[in-house]
Amino acid sequence: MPRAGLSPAAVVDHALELIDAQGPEGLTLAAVAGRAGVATPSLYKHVTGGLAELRRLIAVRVTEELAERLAESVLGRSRDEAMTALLNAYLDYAEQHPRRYAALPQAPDPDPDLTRAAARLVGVIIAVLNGYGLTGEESVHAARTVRSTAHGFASLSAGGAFRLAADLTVTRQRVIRVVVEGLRAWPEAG
Amino acid sequence: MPRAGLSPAAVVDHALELIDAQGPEGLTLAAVAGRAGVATPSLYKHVTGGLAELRRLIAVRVTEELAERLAESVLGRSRDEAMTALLNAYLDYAEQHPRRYAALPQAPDPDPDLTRAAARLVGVIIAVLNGYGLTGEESVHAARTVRSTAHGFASLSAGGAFRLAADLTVTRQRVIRVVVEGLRAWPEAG
DNA sequence: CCATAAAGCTAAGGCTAATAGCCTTAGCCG
DNA sequence: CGGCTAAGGCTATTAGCCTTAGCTTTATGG
Repeated sequence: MPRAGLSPAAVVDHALELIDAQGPEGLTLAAVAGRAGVATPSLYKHVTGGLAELRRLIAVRVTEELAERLAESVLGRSRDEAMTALLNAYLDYAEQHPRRYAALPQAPDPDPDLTRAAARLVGVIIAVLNGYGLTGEESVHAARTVRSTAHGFASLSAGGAFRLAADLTVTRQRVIRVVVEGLRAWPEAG
Repeated sequence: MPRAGLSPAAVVDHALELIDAQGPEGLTLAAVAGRAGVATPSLYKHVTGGLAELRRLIAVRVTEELAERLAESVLGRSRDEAMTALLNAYLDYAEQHPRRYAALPQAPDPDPDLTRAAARLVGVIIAVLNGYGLTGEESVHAARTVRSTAHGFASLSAGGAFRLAADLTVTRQRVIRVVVEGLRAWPEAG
């Protein structure tokens, strides 16, 4: 039994490959172990909490990846340009990794790591909103609006909920337009 | 072994009670059978396809319930008033039945019944959009925008993703405002 | 060179879904 | 009224999964 050189991060890597290939339903410890070339119980040496913790780690990883994409997208931009880039980055990520995006739990239980990753993501959005003159509570409402729209479109399109023939890229432009116009016309923005 | 008076619909009823009480994760045939006062395999007499079909039936039922709420909400209203009522009805449903809403599968596999229920829901939205002068492909883009925003806000708030203290009812007003303003200013609307 | 901690393994228990085959109930028809 | 049939129960069984327990091997540092 040679060592497999595993680590918590490596286990998550294998799990993400599995999710990309088979969707979140296909995520089992048995399958991850198979990919890692290890017996199922051996995974517990790296992921103490078993399947529940693995899912948690996956959520953290995906959220971090997404936050990183968003942060990169707004570099050197502001206001409409930044918001457009941010929304495109968000939707690009979901489009390029639909199953990974779908692996984000709908109702994650509280977790410091996930909270931290989500806070970074929200921080990027808030920073853009500051450029619209939005601060304090009002910026929180605006950030929720941005997240709602982005997540809704990402989730529905990744799930194949848009069945009609109309071009999705056009829909994306319309959605982005609505959000950007909404921010320009925000009650307390300028 | 007295008869339990089950039917596919009754099994779905029990399943929905279970989901309301424990969330979608708690949905198992064993638990449903327990509630119905029946042994697990007996459920297959009413739901031939087992757990997979039960989930499908639940998705259809919830989508129908939601579509019904939306249809009622817009009766006798048009344009901004109708769209505001529709969005409020959508978000009310998700707020009153968060686990039921979360039970909607992220990536449902194609199914005639679900397609029909979803088509009715979309039909209600399209009808409201017609009042804005939106028709054809453009109304499809607008309907997707409405669904994205509603689903995103419903999904995130039901999942507890909005952790900051800001009042959710205010966020809801802001979101509705953005959508309504977006429709008023739609490229081809009036 | 050996001690020890980390990382692997097998074995076993418990839960679930699903299938197969049998029995009982309810209702209908002669 | 008797009995047939179909529907709706049941138990038993299989297969797959997660998880824990306890043993064994590997790698490493003194």
